Amino acid sequence: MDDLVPIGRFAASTRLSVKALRHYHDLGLLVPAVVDESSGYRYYRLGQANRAEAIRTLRSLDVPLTDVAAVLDGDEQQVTDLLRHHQSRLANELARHERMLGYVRRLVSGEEHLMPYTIDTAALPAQPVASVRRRTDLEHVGEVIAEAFGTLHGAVTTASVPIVGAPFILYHELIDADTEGTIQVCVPIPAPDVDLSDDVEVDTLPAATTARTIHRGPYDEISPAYHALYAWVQEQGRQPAGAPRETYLNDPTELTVDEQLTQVDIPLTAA
Amino acid sequence: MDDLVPIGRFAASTRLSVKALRHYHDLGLLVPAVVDESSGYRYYRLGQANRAEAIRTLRSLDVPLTDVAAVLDGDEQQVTDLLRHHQSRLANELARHERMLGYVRRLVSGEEHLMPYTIDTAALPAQPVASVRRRTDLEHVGEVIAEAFGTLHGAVTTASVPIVGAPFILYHELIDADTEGTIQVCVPIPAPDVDLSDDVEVDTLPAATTARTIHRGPYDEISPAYHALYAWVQEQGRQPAGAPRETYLNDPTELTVDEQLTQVDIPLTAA
DNA sequence: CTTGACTCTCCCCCAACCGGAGACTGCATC
DNA sequence: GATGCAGTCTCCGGTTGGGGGAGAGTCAAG
Repeated sequence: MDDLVPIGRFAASTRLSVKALRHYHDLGLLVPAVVDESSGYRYYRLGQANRAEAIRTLRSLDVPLTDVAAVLDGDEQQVTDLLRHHQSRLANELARHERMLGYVRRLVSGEEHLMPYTIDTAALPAQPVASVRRRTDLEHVGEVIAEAFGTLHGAVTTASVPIVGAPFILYHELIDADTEGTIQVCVPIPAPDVDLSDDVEVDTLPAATTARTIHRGPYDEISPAYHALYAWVQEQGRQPAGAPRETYLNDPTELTVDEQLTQVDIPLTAA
Repeated sequence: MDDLVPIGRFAASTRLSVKALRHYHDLGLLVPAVVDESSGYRYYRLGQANRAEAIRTLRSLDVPLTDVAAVLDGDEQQVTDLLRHHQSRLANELARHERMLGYVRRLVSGEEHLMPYTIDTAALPAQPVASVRRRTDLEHVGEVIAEAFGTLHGAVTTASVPIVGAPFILYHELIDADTEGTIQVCVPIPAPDVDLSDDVEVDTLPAATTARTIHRGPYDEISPAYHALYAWVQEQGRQPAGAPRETYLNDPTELTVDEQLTQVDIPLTAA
């Protein structure tokens, strides 16, 4: 039963590098069956090859070593969870990747000059709205918006209040990958004299002058619109005053992403 | 035109971290429009946000910074190439990932015990074969085998030589992700008295005793079979003698991967 | 003028190893 | 039994793309 092999042979048979095996030994992830006291030579048993194989496979899928350890020494449930989680992560990345590629290509090829943002000022009248507030981060913003629109739509139709304009969202804080922010999903209504559910606010947004542009294309690619707006505001020597507003001019579920129109308004202080 | 913002504001508007911006400055990838001589403060122009945006997007797709630089400063052609290459890389990884997941699950859940490899010795008679040799690495082994089988099949049918057994492959060297090795693709023929094209060898493999097992399932998961075989050989106190042989007992194109049968033989020295 | 927020540089740290230096070991051969 | 050489050891440093934090300097508002 002394089927012991030195590290080089073991490395060859498992297709791991000698360096990697030593690393796994240091981490306690794959400990040689025997370590010669005097020489320090590592000797592995052939039966350890399966564990090594599992490590190699998981690593080839970019599973971090700490997760590898958890999978190898954890219970079934943990294994399934980790693998499922990892799978969905990779699938999401691929999807995101595909969405982004066209964007990147246009960005770098300077094609955004073909779609220069035309920026105007707009005078928004005071507007009664029904709205709900939500906190979310970038990852869940889509779901949250969908849910909020649902809630809002339900509340106003239940109360027989007509919707008198395109819905929009106020972004009270910057929403980032891992920083939550507050958004306020709004629909215009005729007058602020209705009572809706607790979750739904009714108030009147004050009149404002805004800098406005319209972004055509997938929502993921909206950043340049904001940059253009802020640059313009700066150039004009004016100041942003309040939360930017995005108005969805058409229904994203009915169109290809290339045709989506998003109007962005940034309120300004008086000139 | 002095739309200069300090690093923190620029970071917020581009959703990059201050650390990352400083890093990109160090690398020359995104140099601030103005650096105050005395204080060292970095000031960015709002117009630089688009470049920053492009960097952030590419990085979110795991494009290395060197490639990012090439994309941003390279020509159209280079951009397209890089992006296409990157896309195919990610797509490949996802495909590989999906193939591997089930394997990993079985490996770690110990289910390989449900499929213990039954190992026997086999006495192979001397066998005339027609064969072609190819060098390849792991990445291209599938294509290479397909091509080799095609060549071989064409040669023997042209020469009206019957194929009298299942085709097999001798693995003369270990094939790894980046180390090429020689494989010899063989079909059994009745007698070594035929002349085929230059590319095709005809000879007689000597009789041999082998350790044999059969692997059922996707070819990607064959490693444990080898480990089991080598462990068995070791246990029996015998020695491998020559290139392992894989025989494909059924046609992979006609079956689901779960039903594929691969017979593995390792030649042994005389007992 | 003070205070607090911002920014600077510098240094160390992370994963998951790879490469190489210099020393030692194991095994085969002469 | 000496020699050669391939294999192995430890240790150090580097990689990529930053993050964390120290300690010092700077900016702008009240």
